[in-house]
Amino acid sequence: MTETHEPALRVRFAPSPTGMFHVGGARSALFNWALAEQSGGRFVLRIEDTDAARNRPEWTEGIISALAWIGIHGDSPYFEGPYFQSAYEEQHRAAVAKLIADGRAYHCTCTRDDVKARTGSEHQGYDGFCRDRGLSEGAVRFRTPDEGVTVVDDLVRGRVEFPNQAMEDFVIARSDGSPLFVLANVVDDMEMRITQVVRAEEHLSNTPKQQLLWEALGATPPVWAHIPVIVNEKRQKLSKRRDKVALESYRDEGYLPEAMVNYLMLLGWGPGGDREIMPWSEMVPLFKLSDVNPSPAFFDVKKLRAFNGEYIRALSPELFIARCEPYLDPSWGRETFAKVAPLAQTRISLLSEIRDNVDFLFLEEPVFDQASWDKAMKPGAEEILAGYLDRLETVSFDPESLKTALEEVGAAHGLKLGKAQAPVRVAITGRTVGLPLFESIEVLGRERAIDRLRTALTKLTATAS
RNA sequence: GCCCCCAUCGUCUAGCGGCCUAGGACACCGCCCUUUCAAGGCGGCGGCACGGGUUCGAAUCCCGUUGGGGGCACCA
Repeated sequence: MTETHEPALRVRFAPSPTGMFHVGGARSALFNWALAEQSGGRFVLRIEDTDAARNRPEWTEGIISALAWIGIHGDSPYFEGPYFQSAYEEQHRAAVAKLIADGRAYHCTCTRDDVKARTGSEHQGYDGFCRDRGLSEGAVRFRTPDEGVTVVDDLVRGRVEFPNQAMEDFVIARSDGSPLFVLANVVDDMEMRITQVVRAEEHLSNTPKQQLLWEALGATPPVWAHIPVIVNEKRQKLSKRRDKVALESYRDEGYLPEAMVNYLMLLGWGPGGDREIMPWSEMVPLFKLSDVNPSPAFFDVKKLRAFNGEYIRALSPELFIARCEPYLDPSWGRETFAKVAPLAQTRISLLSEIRDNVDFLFLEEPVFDQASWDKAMKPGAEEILAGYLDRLETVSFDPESLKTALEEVGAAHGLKLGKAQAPVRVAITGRTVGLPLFESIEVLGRERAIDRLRTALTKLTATAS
């Protein structure tokens, strides 16, 4: 993979630490990561921390740990960084100075209102008023071409043309001299020798400006690729405000990183053929930017969850138990848990759901769900409970015998097992659905099982009278 | 208002001019299995936005319409 004389591929992921790490960012990072890994290139992490007002150090931590969670971390030979944009301010300022010196940029003292007053329109861009005034203070604007088009070659979208006429002389540095994103981003990418910029479509409109900047700075622009945005059910770009986008929250709920990675890769891309569940290692060599679907993709939590269920079921029993650990109460007996874990494994699609499945084994009293109680404790339930309670004293304590005993009790009252088990289940577990009943009773133990039936019976007679 | 992007089942996608009577997955609905619920098996519902071209032939190419979306800061 290194026989060519092409410079090694260098991609980057450049989040700004202004909040929880976004699933959209995770998808972008993954696409970049796949590219670096498949080509033996580098994935450069750059934290764009130049907006002091909105940045917080813990967000940077969050980004790094979230990336590590989905498999992107500094231990890999493909990883480089993190770099911090704030450390490059000198280069940014130098670039601005060079552009001014070369006549490609100029100072401007116009305010928003000045421009509006002159053009008489809200929507008109900057009119170039200061272009040739030779000012030496104020914001710095980049001189854009007045005619022609700027062509952006995009790996996902093909050739995209932007009429230069619609591009105003945009600001690259504030009046106080501090550089703006559009400039800093370009300078950093040049500095870090980035060869391909793969980012979300929302940046496409900025691209002609950046490309002009690359050229004005005497460098060859990178290969661009703008991947589709991820949208909510209303088909709007996922937003931190209204949508649940924090990768951390998914992690905490018990999504496996493998499932998340798999699902995220399928947003805007597919390995082709009829397979969707596919490990990262198999996806990497298959990934191609030219195969990326250019239209926005809906973040479907239901499908994510289904994937998570698949990955949970694929876990070995030992691994499953290990993954459940964070969701178990420290006081719960791990030996007991290990006995029922395999029974729970096919029943949950989120690791956090493990609690409700097994808590009855560890609590003094099961958590009674009122709806379940009402549903199961109908007329006749009392007889079943009493009858089974009786048998529990002497029955051999294994699932088969426990089952036979209940079948017999049920038969005596004209009920099939399916019906007869309901009140017993609620008495034992507090809920109408759950793990296989007789295995549960076995693990619970004779004494506690008897106890629970008695309690339920008491409760039942109390409410009945 | 201006610029740009996008358009295959509800959703994510396969398809890259004939293999398409459009395939898979999630969701939904049946049936089977069954101690509940899952899991699993089988089956069903459901789509090329519309209109023009190009072509012997179009989901695939071109144009337009409509409909979505993104961007237009001395934010990143």
